Amino acid sequence: MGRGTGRATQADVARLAGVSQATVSLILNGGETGRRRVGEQARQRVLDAIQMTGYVANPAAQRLAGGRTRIVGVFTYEPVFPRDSRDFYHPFLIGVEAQAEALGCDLLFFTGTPSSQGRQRLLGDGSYRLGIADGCVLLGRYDDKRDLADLLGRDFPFAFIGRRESAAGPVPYVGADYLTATRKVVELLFALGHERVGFLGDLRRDEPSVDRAQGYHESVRAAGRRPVVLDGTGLSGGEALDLLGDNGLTAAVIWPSGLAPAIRAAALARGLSVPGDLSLAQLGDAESETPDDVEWTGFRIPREEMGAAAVRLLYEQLVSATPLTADALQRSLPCTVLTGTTAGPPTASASGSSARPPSRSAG
Amino acid sequence: MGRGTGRATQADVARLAGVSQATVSLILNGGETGRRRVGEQARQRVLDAIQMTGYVANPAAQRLAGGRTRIVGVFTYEPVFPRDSRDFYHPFLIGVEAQAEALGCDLLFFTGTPSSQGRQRLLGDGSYRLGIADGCVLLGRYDDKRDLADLLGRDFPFAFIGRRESAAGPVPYVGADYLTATRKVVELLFALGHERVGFLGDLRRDEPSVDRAQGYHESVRAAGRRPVVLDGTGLSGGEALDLLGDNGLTAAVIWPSGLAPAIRAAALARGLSVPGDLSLAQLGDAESETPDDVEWTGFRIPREEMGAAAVRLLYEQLVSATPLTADALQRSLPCTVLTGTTAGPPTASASGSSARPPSRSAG
DNA sequence: CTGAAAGCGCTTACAG
DNA sequence: CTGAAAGCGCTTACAG
Repeated sequence: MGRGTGRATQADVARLAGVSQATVSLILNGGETGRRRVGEQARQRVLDAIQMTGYVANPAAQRLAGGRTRIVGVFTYEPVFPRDSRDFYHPFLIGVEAQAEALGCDLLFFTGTPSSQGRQRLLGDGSYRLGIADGCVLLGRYDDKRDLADLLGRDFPFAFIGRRESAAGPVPYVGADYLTATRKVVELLFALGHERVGFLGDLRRDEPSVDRAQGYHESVRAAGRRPVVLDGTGLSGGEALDLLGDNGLTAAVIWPSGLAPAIRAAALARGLSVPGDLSLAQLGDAESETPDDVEWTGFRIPREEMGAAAVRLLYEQLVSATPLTADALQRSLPCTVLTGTTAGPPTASASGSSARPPSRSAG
Repeated sequence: MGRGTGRATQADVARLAGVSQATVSLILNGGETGRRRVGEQARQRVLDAIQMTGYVANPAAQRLAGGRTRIVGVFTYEPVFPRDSRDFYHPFLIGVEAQAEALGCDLLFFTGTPSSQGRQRLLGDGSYRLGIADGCVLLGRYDDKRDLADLLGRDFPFAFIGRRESAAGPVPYVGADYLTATRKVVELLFALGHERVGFLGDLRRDEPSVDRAQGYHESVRAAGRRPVVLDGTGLSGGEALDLLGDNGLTAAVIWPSGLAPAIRAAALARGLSVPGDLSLAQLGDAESETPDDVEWTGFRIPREEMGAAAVRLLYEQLVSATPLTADALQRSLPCTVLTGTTAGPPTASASGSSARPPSRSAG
């Protein structure tokens, strides 16, 4: 196999149709020009020959010659089809697939890239296979700053799903406006009458965390209150609940969202009511359809729309005659605030120590 | 775009190192030969030059010169990433992805193919795009006999997930041995002491249905009993339950599996017990992790393994010097029998009319 | 042992 | 309006 697989080439088609190979190419992708330049007769003969031979363009050759392949690359740092049911990528990929189909593009997943330590490295040891695609959509919670700089250094269009920053220049991305969404959710809690609204979560430096923290601070400041930021890293639901109680909080926004159900469960287990005694909000809907059938207060991340928009951003870069401005390269989609049922007005009884009933000894 | 991107080429490296371009290529991928053939001095100079220029091989050129693309095509008749949660393809694709990664192959999904009536047509006018890959794995409940014949007619390696038959010749596939699995499940029910075991389901002519029906008949015959085959097409759980009762059945195998939970629910609603009054078995585990938390008697379809085996079958065709025999092209994987909790020995009270208590008037 | 050359299958200027 | 030719960046026979 390999060499001369018997696949028909433009030359084969040309021979059969009695035209030159270049003419076949022209008919296939000359567009308006091709239509004018080639006679209808020859055109028909070529089309017939294509049918007969089952000719399919070789994308490697197309690419090498400077053409487009109509293949959109998709790079994920973890398997696209995870074995466990928690499927982080799926909602984004629904949008990616739909938009690709709308543009008549196929989707190439770079599963073959050698992975190191269970994670794929995008570039690296020269075996980069990206180039066969017209461009690439990237997604994943993890990202390598070196990859980012490498990518920017090359002349290869790409688009991240999720905001990314790099010192090497403006990274093309479609993000979600977590900052505004967080502001609105915190404002909602203040509007319900809470005196203090806490921020409990992982205090990380990645973009999604930073955006939420900033949104929180802005809204607290705007409300003329003092921020209460609590580090929830590694805490169990019960421990997190204690922390909220210790700080006399009647309301808190939780990040990442996965911690929120555990806190709620711990609260219920202690005979507290949510939102009666404690209002909770998630800063973003969890990936899976909430298995706890609770309508969480918080906001919805427009994952499907982000996937579709990333493919569009990629294609705009391809089509644009001039490089896109930083402004055009970086897009944020709005999140939808979810009123939900886990936040409500504070009750009289819900004061500082309410979250920690006296019957329970300090841990 | 694309043209003269300023990326360093082997020619650039060669110039800098004072060797020929071919020598650069040799050093890069000549392996053992290259090591012997090129002097250590030149070798070092080339390596340095690669460092300096940041040279990375152009994959399109590599492929064009080399032949194989190491791209495995994947064709599904419906979206790969469905919007609703019932995800038929996912379990198969876990295996496909894992095997592709193991072989160092990327995965190309043909989303760009024009669809008609919501369903993708494999070939037809858009047949173009298949050839991009080295071969193609196909999956989907639906299949078009014309596509099958077309595919067999071309010199393009492929492999179906799920048994397929065509008058045009042996179709390469990796199926599951539904026949044997069905036999075993029916035998299990007989072994539990049931006098009669019914087959209730869609009586279709597609391969998965035919295999199960045949397995049922074989095991009934082997047990020296009479078959009771009931058409359950379009029935509600209650109606299906009536049908079983009318035929005096204490045990039945259900196909497709989706009907089984409805029958069980109807039985429970009428105060019957499963398996006390009625033993039920599914002929294949449902796609989704059973949302009804019941451990069904029946068998498990090795979906993941099927996906992986299909990719392997594809590559064996590519690698093999001679065409594979029909025997090698068509593979069946065994299913695992699940004892489950929905089948048990018949009770004395469980006789003909038990499934239909007298309190209920005929429908 | 080494370098020069052919060729992979395309696209797109470029001559007739 | 059309065809012949150059060239994309590689790999791998093939001559010296």
